[in-house]
Amino acid sequence: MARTSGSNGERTAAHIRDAGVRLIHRHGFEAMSLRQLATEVGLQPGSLYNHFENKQALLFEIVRTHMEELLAELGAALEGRTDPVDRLTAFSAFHLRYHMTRRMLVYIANSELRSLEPGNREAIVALRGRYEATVVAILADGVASGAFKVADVRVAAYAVIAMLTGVCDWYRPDGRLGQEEIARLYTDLVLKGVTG
Amino acid sequence: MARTSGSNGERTAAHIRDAGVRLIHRHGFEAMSLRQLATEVGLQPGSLYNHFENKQALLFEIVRTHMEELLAELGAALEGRTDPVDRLTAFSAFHLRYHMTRRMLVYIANSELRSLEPGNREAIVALRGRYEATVVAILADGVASGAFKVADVRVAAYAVIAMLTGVCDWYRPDGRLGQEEIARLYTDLVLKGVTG
DNA sequence: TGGTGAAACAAACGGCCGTTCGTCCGGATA
DNA sequence: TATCCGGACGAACGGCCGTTTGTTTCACCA
Repeated sequence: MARTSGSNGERTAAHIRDAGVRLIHRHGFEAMSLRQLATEVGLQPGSLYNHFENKQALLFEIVRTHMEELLAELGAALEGRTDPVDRLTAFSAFHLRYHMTRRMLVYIANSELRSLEPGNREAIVALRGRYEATVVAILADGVASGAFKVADVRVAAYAVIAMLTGVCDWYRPDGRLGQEEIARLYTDLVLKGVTG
Repeated sequence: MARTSGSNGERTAAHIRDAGVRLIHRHGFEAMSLRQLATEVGLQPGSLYNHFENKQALLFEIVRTHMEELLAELGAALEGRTDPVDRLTAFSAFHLRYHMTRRMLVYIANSELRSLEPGNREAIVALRGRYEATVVAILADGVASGAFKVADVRVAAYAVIAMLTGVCDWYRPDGRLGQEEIARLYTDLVLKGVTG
């Protein structure tokens, strides 16, 4: 046999990324084998190389795409808002929604920095720095305007991000609380924590 | 050659655990090889089996010991305190101190639940449940006494724990802020967030 | 309708994996 | 001083690893 009837490069590449996310989340990147991945997608191991250069490039592509979408959607969520309280509320709602719907991706991006080659890791860390800087800026604006009162803006930003990201650890789509209710609860905690 | 001069079971076992923590943190449990571990400790691969039953038992032993020490030290930190604000402050200070000094262990315990066999995983999840329940109880007491005001005690507990645990992601012993200062900053955020 | 290139296959490369086993040394006990 | 056994060695087991290669097929466009 050779090329399968009905095969399609775009679609296969998407299947590979999706299955890759599942397997990396389950086993860790280094422990995920390309043979598992190929089986999951329904290919021979060698055929994967029609869709990426090597295993490292697959990880980088997954994490980079995630970070760029995260940043783009954050920009959209904040667009047109200028009041710090409004912006922080919008950030909180966006961050929670994104993290509740893409838990595996978020987990990988946070835990597999260690498996990226130095150059790739630096690129991702830079993107993450832009995300964090946005939150720092919101808090700094609020402090300047008197809306917020925090002793250390950077620590507060890390604290807020970590608190919200923690939703990934326990949220289940069929759980006790819905996404909107969770967003309300967390956002209340955030605002109370940073309001003077 | 055979038994090395000056060898000592207790000491070797401790070296194995320490090196194991480093390697699991660096590569993930499944991706850590016992050959790497043996090299790190200065043994042949087969000799490791004088100190654990198998790879899985090594992971379980590391995580279980960590969780039991965490619970024991939490108990000590809260001992004799009854006021909810006092207890939450003590919890925050303890949690931060513990997590700043044992970052790799904490990371492993949080990320390698996936690599534990079902029975072992359940045992660890139960220990973690006791830790979380302690925080829930502190918050519930505070709500009952009027000291705290949170809409959902469980969500608030998860939020507080995640926020504080996040210190592992950025704290460096030689960084801008010392442990006491960080503890003060985080504890302020926590108390402001849950105080009515 | 013929040609071209994307996308698949099968097989193989050297190398590492967790674990078991038979052996032997050397420090503590009797 | 004799003996026991904890703790090490080294070799081996079957099996999986990431990647490369040569070949083949099918979808699409001129």
